[in-house]
Amino acid sequence: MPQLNGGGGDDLGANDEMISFKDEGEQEEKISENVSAERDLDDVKSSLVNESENNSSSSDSEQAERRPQPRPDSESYEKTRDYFSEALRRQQDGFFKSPHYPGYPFLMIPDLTNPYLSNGSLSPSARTYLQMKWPLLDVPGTAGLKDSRSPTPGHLSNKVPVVQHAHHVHPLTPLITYSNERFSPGTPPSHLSPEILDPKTGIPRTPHPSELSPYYPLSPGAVGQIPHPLGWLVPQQGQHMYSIPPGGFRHPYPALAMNASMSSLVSSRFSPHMVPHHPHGLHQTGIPHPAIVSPAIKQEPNNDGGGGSIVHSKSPGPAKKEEDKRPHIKKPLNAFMLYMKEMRAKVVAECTLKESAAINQILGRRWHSLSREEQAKYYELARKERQLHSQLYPGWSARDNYGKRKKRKRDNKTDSTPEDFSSRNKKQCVQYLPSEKMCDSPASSHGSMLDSPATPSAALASPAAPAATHSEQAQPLSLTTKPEGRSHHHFPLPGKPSGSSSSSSTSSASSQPSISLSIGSSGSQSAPILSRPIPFTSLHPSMLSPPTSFHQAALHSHHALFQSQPLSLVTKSTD
DNA sequence: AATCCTTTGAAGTCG
DNA sequence: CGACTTCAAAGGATT
Repeated sequence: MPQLNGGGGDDLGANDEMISFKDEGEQEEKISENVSAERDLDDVKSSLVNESENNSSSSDSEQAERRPQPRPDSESYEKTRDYFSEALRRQQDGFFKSPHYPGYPFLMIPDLTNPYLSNGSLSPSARTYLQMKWPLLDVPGTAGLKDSRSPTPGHLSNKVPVVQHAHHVHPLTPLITYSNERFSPGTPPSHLSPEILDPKTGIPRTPHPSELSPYYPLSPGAVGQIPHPLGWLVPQQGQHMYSIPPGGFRHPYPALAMNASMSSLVSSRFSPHMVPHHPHGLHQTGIPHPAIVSPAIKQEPNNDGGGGSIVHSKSPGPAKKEEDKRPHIKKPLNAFMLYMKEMRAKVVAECTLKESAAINQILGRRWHSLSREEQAKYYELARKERQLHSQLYPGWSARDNYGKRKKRKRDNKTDSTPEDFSSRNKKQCVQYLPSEKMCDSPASSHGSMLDSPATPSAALASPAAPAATHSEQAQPLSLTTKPEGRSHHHFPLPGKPSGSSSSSSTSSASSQPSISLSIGSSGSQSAPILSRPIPFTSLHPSMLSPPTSFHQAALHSHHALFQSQPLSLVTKSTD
């Protein structure tokens, strides 16, 4: 893979906050839409504002963020506590009990402590270590490094109290997308050491780092110890993207293998040599993937899990019944999801908002404000996840999960008649967030898109822009292109490995609903509109604080942009 | 207890 | 091929 660059970090220089070029309309859209709502909210906010008096956020948003609020709001505090407690719990449960990482002695480092410096950066030694450890990690490596320094995500963690669990949970952990929670273990690996039990299931899990590629990092325990390249990405929630399979891994380091071949593999779903087919449906490697969730979608419970329950849907197997039992293999997370995971804690801490819907709105905006490089990282990461996922579950298809959730989702148009629709909820008008004023501050507020044009260069320039570079990929970076409202700009790192060119990328973009400028049209779905207003109480004062100089500048640009692009209301209207 | 809500992106389905 | 639908995470709010 392209190394992102090795730069140590600087590439990132661009933080989202700094460079945002992205999309245009995010703010605007919301703003325009929100305006009215905002006012109301403002009132609320103002009142709320009092809550936090302290935040004088200093200068940069970063700093502001960084500064952990001396005293976190009670809420955040609680949250933090939760995280910690959770981490603790896990530890106690044995997550970390014994590292059996045969191959990875370092994993055992008790303190993992700390590869990450207090500020979140990776210690040099750690870095080295990492590299040695995970040679495979490509991008990430860099990313990891960089992140450590980069103002962005990585530190965020530090900033937010919530985030830091240094020893409890490694930040990387989160990378593992498939949360263990839902993961239902198949059969407990007899060969594994019993010591580790899944907190929830009580089933023994193995911490073996094994297969998980960087993206699917190691077991929780392991994770904790090893800095993931994407460490910065990691949310601290303690979730793992792909948790470790309860079952053991037979292959010690499949992951590595994967990685090695990854580039090539990518194209080819899997190399035969890699995995022996498992009759049971276990992952070929025999490893239950974290993505695997117990049959009951949300309930994961089966402890017993039935051994072997893990079956690929496609597996010719036995009967459909099995389907029921079949573990639910989750979809790999996409770039945005990864981003959300990483950033959610931060946003929560900043805003104190608790509602995910609101937070997600913010995150969505921030996402748009990310620089291409940054987004590229996530796309890349997501791409890898998909690859890994496909390798792990060759037969799996997204279709397998269809219908498992009962969601009716927005029907808007589809079936629901207008009436329904209205009934449902979308009361329009109220948004969760007034505007970026609050939380999403940094990036979004400003600049998002501002520079998009400029950025390109940046991308090129910055090492980080791996994608770009290597990209042949086509990174469509052309943000500029981003037409209409949403930036689709996906420069998608094409999921398709094979075609690195990613032609697909483009296509994908297309898939997105194009934005319709249409104004409000959308009632139906304009995303921004939420049915339930969220009180801003949660806003953190800091968010409200005025932009720093830097920000101002950004604003400036934003301004310009604004003019040029007059509100594009970008609603994702589906229609 | 289950579902909604919200976000983006990927992948599936359907015409 | 395009439009549309599902699901992925998350967690408070709602039913």
